[in-house]
Parts: sequence; C-alpha cells; structure tokens
Amino acid sequence: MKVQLMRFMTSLRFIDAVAREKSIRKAAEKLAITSTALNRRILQIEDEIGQPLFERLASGVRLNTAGELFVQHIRAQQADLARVQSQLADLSGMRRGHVRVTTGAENLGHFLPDVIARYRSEHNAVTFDISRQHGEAAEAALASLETDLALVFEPIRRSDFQTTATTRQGVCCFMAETHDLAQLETIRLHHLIDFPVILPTAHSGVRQLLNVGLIRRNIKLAAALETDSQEFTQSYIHNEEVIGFQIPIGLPKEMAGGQPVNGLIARPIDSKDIPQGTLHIGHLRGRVLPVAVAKFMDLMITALGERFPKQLDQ
Amino acid sequence: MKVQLMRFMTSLRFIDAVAREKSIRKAAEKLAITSTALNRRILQIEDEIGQPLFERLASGVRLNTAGELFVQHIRAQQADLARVQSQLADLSGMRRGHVRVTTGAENLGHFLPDVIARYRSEHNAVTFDISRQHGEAAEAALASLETDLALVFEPIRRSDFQTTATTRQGVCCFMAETHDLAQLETIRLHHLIDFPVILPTAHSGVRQLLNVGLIRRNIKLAAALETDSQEFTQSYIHNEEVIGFQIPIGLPKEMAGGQPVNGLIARPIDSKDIPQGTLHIGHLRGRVLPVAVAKFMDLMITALGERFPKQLDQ
DNA sequence: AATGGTGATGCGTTTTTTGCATCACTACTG
DNA sequence: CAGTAGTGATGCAAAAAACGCATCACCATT
Repeated sequence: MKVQLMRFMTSLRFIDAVAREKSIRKAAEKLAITSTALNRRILQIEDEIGQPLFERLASGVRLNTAGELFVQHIRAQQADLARVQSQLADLSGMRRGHVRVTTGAENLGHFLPDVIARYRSEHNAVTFDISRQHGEAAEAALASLETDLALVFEPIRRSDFQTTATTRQGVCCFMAETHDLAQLETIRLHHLIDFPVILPTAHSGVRQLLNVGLIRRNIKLAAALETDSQEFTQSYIHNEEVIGFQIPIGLPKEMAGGQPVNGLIARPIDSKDIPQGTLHIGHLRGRVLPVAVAKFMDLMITALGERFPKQLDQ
Repeated sequence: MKVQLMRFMTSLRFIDAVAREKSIRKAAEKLAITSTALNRRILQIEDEIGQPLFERLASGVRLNTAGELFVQHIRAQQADLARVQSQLADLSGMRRGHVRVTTGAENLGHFLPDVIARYRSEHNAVTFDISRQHGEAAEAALASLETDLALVFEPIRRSDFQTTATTRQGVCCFMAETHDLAQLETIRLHHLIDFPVILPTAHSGVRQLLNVGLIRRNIKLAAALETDSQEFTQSYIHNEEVIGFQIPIGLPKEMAGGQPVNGLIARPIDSKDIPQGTLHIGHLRGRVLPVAVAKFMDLMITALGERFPKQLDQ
C-alpha cells in the first residue's frame, strides 16, 4: 500500500529529519535527496521564520531554542494531521490508520501480539509500530509525540502521562517444572537464596519491585545473569536450572494460571515479600487521539479486563 | 505588514480561503492568483487526502464533512503556528505578535481602545484585529479559531468557552443632563414610562437583561429607536431628549462615576428592577494562547480590575 | 600540514506551478 | 425555450521553484 505523503508537509518533515539526524547530509541521504536541496529548504524556512533554527557545528547541526520550539510544533502538527486523516478514513468507511505503541518488555511476548492480531483481524488497513522502551523513556516518547500509546509498568513519573487504565500485577518466578521450588504454591523470597536467578535489567519495573523486597528482607540473590529479554531467559532455563522473574501479563495464559508450558512453570511470589506493581496504559495528556489509536486502546483495555477482571481499573 | 508568509502553509491557506468564500474564483481573486491555479491546488490536496473536501455546486463550492474536519485542522494548525511564532519572537526579544479580539458593542467605545493603546505603548510590534459580534457569534468565532479572545456580556452558551475573568455590570441609563430623570440618584423602571428610549438591539446582552426586568415589572417602554451603535445613541440624544442604555464599561470613566460629560449623564437602574449581568473575558478551552495574546489578556484583566475592583472575579 | 568531515553557494537542468484559452455544466431570465 | 452569466475542470506553453553537480570555506582530528 502506497502511502500518500502530503506534499505541503515536506519542508516540515525535512526539518524534523534533520533534527533527528543532527546532520543535513545524513538526513538528506535518508530522505533520498541531495544535501544541497535539503540545505536550501532549511535555509528558506529559517528565512521565513526570521531566525535560525539550527546551530551549525563542525560535526553537523543542532537545534537551538527556537528550533526546539518549532520542531515541537511540527510534531504536534504531524500528530494532528494523522488524527484528522484517521477520522477522514473512518468516515469514508476505510478504517485506515497507524498506531504507535511503546511498551516495556513485559507485553511483547504475548499480550500485545494477541491484542494486535485481534485488532487487525477486523481492521487490516491499520498498521502498527511497536517500540520497546522502559518507563521514563516511554513517557518521553509520548511527550515528543514519537509514539501514541504507552504501556508502563511502575512507576509513572510525568504529570503529562494520562492513564486510561491500570491493572495490578504481582511478580512471579518461573523455572523448569523439575525445579525444587516448583513444588511450592507460593514462593517466599528467602526460598530463593542460593538458587541462581536471572534478573531483569535495572531500569525495568519488575526489577525495581524486586529490589524493594530484597532490601526490605535484607536478602541478596545469586544473580547469574541480568537481561531484559524474556526470550533469552526462557531458553536459558532449558540449559541451566535458573529462576526467572516476570509479571503475569508477560507469561502465556496457562502458565500464569499455574500450568506448566513447554517444561516451564510459574509461581507467584508472596505479596508480603514483594508488593504488587501497577501496569499503566496511557497517552499524552491533552491529545485528541486518532480514531484508530483510540479504538485500539479500547481493545487493549478490554483484553486487559478479560485477562485480569479483578485487577483492572479504568 | 505581513512580509514572509510561510510558504509551506500556502495550500492550506488557500483551502481555508475557498472554504470562507464558498467559491474558487472569488477566493482566487482575493488571493491574487488565477482560479485555475487555485483550482488545481485544491484538486491536488484532495488527491493527496484521498477524497474530495468540497461539494461542487453550480453556484460555487461547499465543504463536505471531510472538508469541515480538514478545515478545522487547518485553523488549529494556523493558530498553533501563530502561537509558536509569537513565542519565537518573544525569545528573540522582538515582542511581535497578532491579537484578534471579538467583543460586543459595549467595549468598543472606551475600554478596548484604552487597553490596546496601553498595551501597544509597550509592545508596538504587536498588531490587533477587533471584530464586533454578539454573544453566540463571538463564541462561534472562538471555536472556529477566527478569533483569539472574546468579551461577551451575558450569557455564555458553549461549554468550550473558557472564562478567565468576569465582572458584574449593572445596566445604566444615560441622557442629557437637563433631562428630568437626571435629578434621580437611582432610576426605577417605572420612571421610564412615557419617556422615549433608544433600545440596544435584541441580541445584545444589555437588551436581554432589560427585557427580563420589563417583563417582570410588566412595563412597556416607548422605544423610539433600536440600534446597537453607542455613537449613534450619544449623538442622537443631543437632538431629542431620549434615554439610552449602557453598562458602566461602555461609558467614559467619569460618566460611569455619575459626572456629566459633554452634556450627558448616566444613572444606574435599581438592581431590584434589573439584575446585574456578567461580562466574561475568555478564550477557546484547551488552546495554548500565543504569548502576545496571553499577555494582552492579562492586561485586560488588570485593567478590568482597576476599573471595577470589587466586581472582578478571576 | 594533511585529511575527512561539515554546511553554504553558483549555475545549468529538471520539475512544478501558473496563466491563458476553452470546455462542460447549471441556474436564472426574458 | 433559447440566451446569458455564473460556476469548476482541463490542455498547453510560459514562468517559477526546486534540484543536483561541482566547488568553496570552515573546523576538528590526525
């Protein structure tokens, strides 16, 4: 499907590209034009604005204060144009659109793929961008309009993050079903002592919750590895009997329910040891979301409610 | 003196112009280009959008639903660009900008001229557009981004009108200082019976307040004339001893204080007969105002507070 | 001093936009 | 019912704008 690209936006898109690449020549290459053409477009806009938008350095260019303001305007403008296009598509019955979601690692394994497949089965002209960013970066991506929706697990830092739904999630361990601890219904932190574990990376919400519990109970774990790749953790467990950590939404449905899947099994950690965390779905406060984005968000919330009927808050 | 006109906005401005003129040829004339050039620009945009924005009629064109949406986007975009330009001017110390104010007739005589003169004495690179519209039309002008600020005297109808300050205003009569009623400190409605009056037009806030009182007291006035021109009323009073109506903000300061000015004198109507009305200063809810606009609004509120310290609400 | 990177600029070429003339259509009018 | 005056659409040639090449000037690093 060939996307029509609003020619009246060309100069603005170019400026945005240069701002991102911090170099006219590099941006020109990405945009498939010559650096001279791009350079002159920028000079022309700067002339119309009445002041420069970029500082010229030996190594390229950098936005100055005016440029920051203007690029912010450009992005807002692009986002609003996307919203309008989405509305237009909606009223002509085409159900086109584009949705950009930023999420932590937890939701990449099962939740998001499921929801997106479900959404696209009804609206297959809607396309998606999924990017993986932890908490603060995800919120920044919202603010700079680089993404439309964010799923953030603990904590929310910025006031311009508008939460539309949350669900409480307790941390689980998962391990080979032959592991000693697999016998227990619920795991206490002290059980984990001396078993090797794979920890999520430091800036993930799961790790931060873990840390709270470990400090409170004054427990040190034998961290064999540190990664935020759930895939890696899962396949590594087949090689060495380590314990991984995850929240229920990051596990297959049956595993979250306590059943073994592919030789792996999950067990909840006692909430007396580790408090439950909150998974937030939200967008930039004050934005009017494109139709496709709003509908996808609704579906995510519905799906969340189906999986966690008791924990969902709207 | 609009020098450089953001070329990247040209097509959008053109569409806006056609939407306003409801005719490609008429818009083309205003824009000083040929109708063919304008026509093709519109066809091109419609092609990029993927659907027509205008219905073609024998008498010209009219926006369709998609067009309405898109033009709304264009106006929002223009307003935001103005805001950014204003901010850029602000940070380069130029204090440029443009402010569009819509107001009822009350404020055109003294209040707005005074405030604008005061503002421009400090920021003479800021330009103004003053347009005169009663209540509902003023609010619609805000919503369609045709104006930045509105001063509306009674009542506010739309929920997207964001009030930033209000002041209570009681209706006054004004007349020749030789008029019989000029003796009274306060005027009751029944005093007015049998004196000829000049009424404000039906859709003005003052007239509507008057009507409330007249109906309540079951009084009919001898309306010699109906006009919303304060100028006309004032000069007519010199020819025939009629009584006019106005709120304090529409009168010279001394006159509002009870002093005669140029042979005219004002007297308040008893608030038992006619309730006080509310003058609202406001803008479109959710808009981030350009720097120049926001500062001008602040000054208006300050000036309002100076003239009516007790009645001001913020 | 040499090198490899950056953005700016003169100039001829290509692409886009514009204006003129004209068509096709519709509403109104005598 | 024919005539007229208005509308938007389109083919084609001219004008304007954007583009690409070659090159300059500048700066940091080697």
